[in-house]
Amino acid sequence: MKELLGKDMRLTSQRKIILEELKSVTSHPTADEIYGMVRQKMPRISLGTVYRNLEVLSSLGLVRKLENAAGQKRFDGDISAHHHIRCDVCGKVGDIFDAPDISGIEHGLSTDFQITGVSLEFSGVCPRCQKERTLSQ
Amino acid sequence: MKELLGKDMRLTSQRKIILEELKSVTSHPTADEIYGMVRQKMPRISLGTVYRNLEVLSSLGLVRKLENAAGQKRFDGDISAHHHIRCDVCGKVGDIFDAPDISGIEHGLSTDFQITGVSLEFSGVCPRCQKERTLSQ
DNA sequence: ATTTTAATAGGAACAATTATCAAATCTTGC
DNA sequence: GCAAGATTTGATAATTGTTCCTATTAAAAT
Repeated sequence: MKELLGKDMRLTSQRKIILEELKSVTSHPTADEIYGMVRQKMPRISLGTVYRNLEVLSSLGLVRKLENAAGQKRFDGDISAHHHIRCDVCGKVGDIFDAPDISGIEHGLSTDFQITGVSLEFSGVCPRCQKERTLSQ
Repeated sequence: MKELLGKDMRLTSQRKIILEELKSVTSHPTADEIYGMVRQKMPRISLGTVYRNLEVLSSLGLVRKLENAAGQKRFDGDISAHHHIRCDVCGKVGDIFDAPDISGIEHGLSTDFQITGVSLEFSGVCPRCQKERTLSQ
């Protein structure tokens, strides 16, 4: 685990416990829930530390931040069937009209949820952010 | 448009303009951006009205609220490849491990984004909420 | 035209997240 | 071991996005 932390980066006890606690459950907890779990073992940890470290751990790829991680609500006046692509950098959303049909994909999956829908969620870099990226290199 | 509004529901000028403005763009704006657009034509409208009506319009199916609409950030300690399903009612997230492989689906799509990833996003009703739903009927 | 009732403006309240900063805790070279 | 330098922490303030509240306004029904 230590080896995965880049240099200029320390494996603190807080970091370690946050990672352990998150790995110990399958519940996809929120930052606040993780705070609650971690506090059982380290009562004086602060919520800010939890937020800070979840960000660090997910940018190192040690944990996964769920795709629809927060941000603002967005709305679409086009109610026809189509998919969306979200810019990793700025959050801008574009349309994808020509993806293969995936309807029916939800049949026979093993889950105790009652499935009501599926959508494809693409992620990428929008034209503007591509341009800015090349400029800064 | 009028006919689409259920009874006990009024077609106010605010509602009409919000819908028109949202239909006039393809930018998937946030509530705040819509507020900015609408204010050009109706300067005294309030942000609360915009939020309220976006909710109404999307529950009537006249506009679409993007799948990953807000809520809290959630984290997953399992970084292996798998998909997620979100409960429409309570927001709880479950895992889907056995969905068909969709890798490669992103090739050849017409978009000006540089695609970096795809994921399937399932929605449904979790076991607990299924139970509560039957009880209240 | 009058009554009824849903919807509005405006602002306060709220919840989730991020930023700030002094104090505490490592690292690392001596 | 010890001081210098860097990183992280806890505590708290600030910010952001959204919802709630209440007197007022305006659709729709009579």
